[in-house]
Amino acid sequence: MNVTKKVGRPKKFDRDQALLNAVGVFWTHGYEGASMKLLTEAMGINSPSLYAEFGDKHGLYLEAIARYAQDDGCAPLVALETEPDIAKAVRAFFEEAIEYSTDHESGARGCFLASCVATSAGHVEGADTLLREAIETTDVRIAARFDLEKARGTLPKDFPSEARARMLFDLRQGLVLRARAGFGASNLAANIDQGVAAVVHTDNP
Amino acid sequence: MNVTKKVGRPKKFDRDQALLNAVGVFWTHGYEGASMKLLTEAMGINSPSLYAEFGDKHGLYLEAIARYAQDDGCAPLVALETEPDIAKAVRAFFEEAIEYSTDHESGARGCFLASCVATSAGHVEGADTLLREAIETTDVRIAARFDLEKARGTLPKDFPSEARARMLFDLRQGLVLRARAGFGASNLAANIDQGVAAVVHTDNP
DNA sequence: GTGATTTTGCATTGAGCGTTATAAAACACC
DNA sequence: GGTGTTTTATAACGCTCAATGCAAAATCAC
Repeated sequence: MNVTKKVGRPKKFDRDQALLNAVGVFWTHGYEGASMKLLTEAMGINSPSLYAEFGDKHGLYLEAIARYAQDDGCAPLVALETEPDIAKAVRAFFEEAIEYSTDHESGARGCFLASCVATSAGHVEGADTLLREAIETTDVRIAARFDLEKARGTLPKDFPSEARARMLFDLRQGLVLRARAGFGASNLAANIDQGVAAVVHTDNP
Repeated sequence: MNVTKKVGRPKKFDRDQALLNAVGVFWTHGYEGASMKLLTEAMGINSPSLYAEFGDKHGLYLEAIARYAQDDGCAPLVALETEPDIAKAVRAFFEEAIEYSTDHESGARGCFLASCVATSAGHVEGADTLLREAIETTDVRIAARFDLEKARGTLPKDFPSEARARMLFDLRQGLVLRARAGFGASNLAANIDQGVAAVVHTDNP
């Protein structure tokens, strides 16, 4: 409502930027490994401000996941949806995934959501649901791209969109895992050709 | 050398079993999340015994990774190497991966090594190397199976063993991530058919 | 200006962390 | 049965953790 109307001492930090910085810390250190010291230093705010703004560490974590899922993790998805040619689009998806998992601005490697799943799924309340939704949303968005091509006629009518969407997603997980383990972009690039072929191939030659 | 000759008070615990129990704790809670309390309780030993046996938490962690990589993570690999028919072998690999990532005896979900990569790669000294080696070893073992089939003539001579090995590994990562996020075995099974086809298909029909 | 309101910076809280000192306990050997 | 050796169990160590109390600082309404 009244976003400009504010009384009292003004905040010294940008909420969204602070949240993005928190993503970086959780990404590299995991949930338990991300101490308040690391978080407040990276976010550029003091702990009382953090608590006033996000409730507690747990609340900050859930917001960080939601914030990341909102757009950052979607760079490969955007590439997939933007490139007109479907094979090139899938290739762009892989390339983008490699790019951001080996050279993210925050310095973190791999995929934030994948790291969250490993560090918090099962024992950080509320995280599971958020992460499952993010996975399902990704599957759906990829499948939608394939469905679009089927409507255009560039993919056969019996093309298994959902199954191939899952395959594309799963292949990406392998890439981001390798990236997180320290394999470089040039190493990961060796996986692309076969991946593209597997995802978009049609059985009738 | 003298394994039976022992002087002094006998140990109350089985080293290997304690190590396996430690794997379970690290698996579910990550490196930082696995407290000494959780570890000692799960392992059934007191902290001084733990320190005498494994050095410290860090040393225990590295041993846990090595112990797991040694055989446990290889259940799918064994299935792949055992089944004679290559397509069935790849299918068995997937099925085994789903089985142990959704219903492991320790109660943990997903893949321990994948979780380790996410929770410790980059800031737990020595873990990166161990994990990269485990990944490369897996790639090599899978590729060896394909090479064997090429020698047998059941796969064409130009079959890209290394690339398909990486593909199989990567697809598995997607499965174990989904498992960790809470998707059930029946859900994951939907990924198998396309996965098998993608990994063993040959372009000449 | 003055008062009300909100955020900041600093210091601190009790709890839990990883780690270790200490001494009793349980064996083999002579 | 006493001695030497090793592991056990208990308790404690210093430290860092997540989370707060409090007063000064910075804005707005009037």
